[in-house]
Amino acid sequence: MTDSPWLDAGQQRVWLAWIRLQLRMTYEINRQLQADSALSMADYDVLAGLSASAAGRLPISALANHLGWERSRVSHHVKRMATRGLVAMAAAETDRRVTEVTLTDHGLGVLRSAAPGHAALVKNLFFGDLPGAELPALADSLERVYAHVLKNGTLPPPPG
Amino acid sequence: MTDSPWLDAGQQRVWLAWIRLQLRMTYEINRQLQADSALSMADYDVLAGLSASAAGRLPISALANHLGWERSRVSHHVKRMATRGLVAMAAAETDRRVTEVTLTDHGLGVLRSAAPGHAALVKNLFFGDLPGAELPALADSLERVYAHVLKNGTLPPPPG
DNA sequence: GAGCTATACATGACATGTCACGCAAAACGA
DNA sequence: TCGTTTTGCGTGACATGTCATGTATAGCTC
Repeated sequence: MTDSPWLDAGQQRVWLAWIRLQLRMTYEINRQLQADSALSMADYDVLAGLSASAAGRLPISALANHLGWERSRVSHHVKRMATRGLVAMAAAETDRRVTEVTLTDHGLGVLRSAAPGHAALVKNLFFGDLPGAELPALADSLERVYAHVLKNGTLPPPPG
Repeated sequence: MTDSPWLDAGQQRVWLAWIRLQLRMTYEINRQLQADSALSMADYDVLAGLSASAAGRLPISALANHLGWERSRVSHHVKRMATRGLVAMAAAETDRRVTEVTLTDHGLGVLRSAAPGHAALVKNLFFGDLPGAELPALADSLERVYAHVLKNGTLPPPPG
């Protein structure tokens, strides 16, 4: 039995591919969003997160949890987005400690105009050469790993 | 070519799992490296990149290309690492424009002490619940996507 | 209801990443 | 050989992310 911390050959192959792909995809997505919609990936994630919520409005903590960010990061970032008119911030009625972040009409408009290009990039760049037959197995593996990370990681799990 | 830019159901499932997993893994790795070795993931990548090269020494451009970073980012980052004694910088003999980054003994020592913990985290967190039988298919898919991204992306491909 | 603790954020200092620009060495062309 | 272009980096200004800490509100205990 090997208590060795090192990865075996099969794991190394997966890990190397994972790291490389992750780096490239992040770069390409950021680049495209910036060029086409003047949004960073972080901006997009916030807008998408808010639009996915019932009222287009979420407390900072809920948003942080949903995105897997630290709260102070959300706080800073959302504040900057507010100066650009993409979101608005207001104290909640029921609990005065809570700051609710709201998607503005402008923010929603920007998101709607950015979404098709973003989706197209993902579809072409990530899925462009991936046979549909491989999708279920890939999703299974990724979901399995994700579940394990949630269970054993240090960050609190998201709502779902 | 499909007309709609939107992802189909199978693609959406993969993409959601991908995004979530990527966020969590980045967070956990950064956290562990910081706590155990006072290194950021970026620091670790630079050290690992240098140690993988023949002489533990690379020009900034080569390092940038290898890591998939922009050159100025490497320039800034390496400069900071130099003040911590992890690497050293010097003009190349043959081409005076080129700055070569060298792994110092201290840097190598830090890398060697950090590597087992890092590998263990990856092994436990990412591969802990992933059956060995799924590895080849997963690697195949990731490598396939990676190759397609390299071919169709905007960033120049790495040496290999 | 008077403290005590916990929660939800905001903030400032600082580390890091990006972008536009500039410089100097090398390569090239007339 | 002299001027032009290309290449490889460094730099400053600024955007972004993290950490430690501060503040106000809510909940809890007696």
